[in-house]
Amino acid sequence: MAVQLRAGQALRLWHDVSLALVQGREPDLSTRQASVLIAIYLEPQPHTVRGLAARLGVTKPVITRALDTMGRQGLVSRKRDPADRRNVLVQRTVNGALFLERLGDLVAAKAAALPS
Amino acid sequence: MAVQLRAGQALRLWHDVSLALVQGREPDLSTRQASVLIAIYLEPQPHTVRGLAARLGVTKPVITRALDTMGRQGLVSRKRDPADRRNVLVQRTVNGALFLERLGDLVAAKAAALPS
DNA sequence: TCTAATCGGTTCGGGGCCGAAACGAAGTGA
DNA sequence: TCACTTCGTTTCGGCCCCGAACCGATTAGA
Repeated sequence: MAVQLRAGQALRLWHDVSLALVQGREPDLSTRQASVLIAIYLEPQPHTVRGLAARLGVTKPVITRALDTMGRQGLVSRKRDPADRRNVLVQRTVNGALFLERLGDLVAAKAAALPS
Repeated sequence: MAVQLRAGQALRLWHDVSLALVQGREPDLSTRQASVLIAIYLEPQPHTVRGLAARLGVTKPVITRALDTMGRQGLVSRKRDPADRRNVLVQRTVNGALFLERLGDLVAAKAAALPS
């Protein structure tokens, strides 16, 4: 069954979650970083820089920089593909999985708390 | 009735909307800007810089800069308070209302399209 | 072998955002 | 009148991000 959400509720939801992210202590991800990170965890492996760039419709440096920043935060890691050493395999981390678990819970909680 | 949304669906929803925003032609707002903008349109008027800063738990320059950027994009406007000329009243615009209407519709549409 | 294609990363100039602190303008109170 | 407070804005040094172009490493193909 599809999730029912009126436009006004949807806007309120987006606001509540954004606000919670801003007020949280962790540095908030940009919209691009969020879409990259979630794609890595929701889509089937393996992920390459080029594949992610194509999938998100952005340029390569965007992915490289996002991986740099999120790698520094321990949310993802990189590994050379042993089969084709030109490729870089983007890998999930425990920290990243926990982070996204919290994000999913946050969105779900804010949705549950919406007024009808 | 509360909106039912499992954590996995919630994450997928956040991803789908973020991705749509990134791929859209309009420059995507930062998380902070989004929370400022939506607050202006969802909370009752009038809005001042200080009030918004306190409400979002951020410093004043954050609001000033967000208003600069979003003002340039025609999403909000500023006006001196004639009663107390120290205050700046943050005002809504037609463009801003349309933008948020599209955002609300987008979130609602992505929610409706979620797999069960 | 040796050129050409493909990979991720880096460089470049330009711009935005960050918080702390200082700023000028405007109102307040004695 | 003259401090003092309260506004929003600006400055500062630092950091991140942008796309286009270029880079070295690696692989594929003739």
